[in-house]
Amino acid sequence: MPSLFSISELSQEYGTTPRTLRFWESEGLLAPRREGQRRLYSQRDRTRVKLILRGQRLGFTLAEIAEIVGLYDAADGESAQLSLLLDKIALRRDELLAKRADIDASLADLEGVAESCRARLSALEPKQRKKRRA
Amino acid sequence: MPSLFSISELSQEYGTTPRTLRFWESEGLLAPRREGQRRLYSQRDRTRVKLILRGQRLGFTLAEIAEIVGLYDAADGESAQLSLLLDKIALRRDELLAKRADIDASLADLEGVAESCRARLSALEPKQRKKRRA
DNA sequence: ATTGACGTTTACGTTAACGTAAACTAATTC
DNA sequence: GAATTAGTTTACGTTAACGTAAACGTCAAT
Repeated sequence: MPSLFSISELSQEYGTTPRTLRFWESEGLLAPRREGQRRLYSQRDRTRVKLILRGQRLGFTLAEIAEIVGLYDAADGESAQLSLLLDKIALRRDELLAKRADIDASLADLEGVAESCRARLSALEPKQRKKRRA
Repeated sequence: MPSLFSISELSQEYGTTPRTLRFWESEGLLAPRREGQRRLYSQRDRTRVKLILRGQRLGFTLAEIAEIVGLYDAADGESAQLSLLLDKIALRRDELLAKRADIDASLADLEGVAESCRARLSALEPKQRKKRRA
């Protein structure tokens, strides 16, 4: 693992495109080194890409993700800064917990539908012992 | 609770706008009754609105949400339809589980940052016993 | 009868997050 | 040295999910 990556390497590795990585950079989410014109992405850039993708999967906007990944860098300030950081982290944590509650509610709903679905199925074909899921 | 609602009542109740409800209807997510021109929303429409909002909070697109809320209505088909429905439900369930795993990973990351943050804080002010969070 | 309050349709505007294309550079490779 | 390959900037296009505005209907109250 060479610890430095071109834009096409990094984009392919995570299933994005060079355009996307440049856009994220223009939005302040990445800041790769330069060798002349070319961008050189480090391991640190890679983990940020992972964080960004995870944030997107969770439905956060790029602006929110910028704030969140910013939290990781701000862990070296003065006392007041650190307290503010802890507050922001607490807010994000509450957001995530709320989102997880939504997920659990959705899972329960879907399980309810699945249950009544299985009930109807076994009512429809009480004799036929076909392929059935667990 | 009158069991029938105007568009402004319903939109205010859930913090959206009439425009949004009409748009969702045009996208096939809602189908309220009509009294002449006016839309009349039922309890069933209300629960769908709740489902839609929850789907949005989880980062699903309207098209995906349309598919998901469609699952709730399709629970009355033939055997083959029901099996397909169960498959779709399983897919959505896996999606939600993956999303919850992302959330848990994010929570763990944030907790790590918070921890090192608290460590720095107590290192910075070892004497001062100020206000501190749990 | 007109003024609101509430509703309607139709249509164009807006923002986020890129896609796509053009025109250029810089380093191999044939 | 011409072509290929990978990268660059700049700029315009696109899609989703509405916002906003225009022009209109309807019904109760002034």
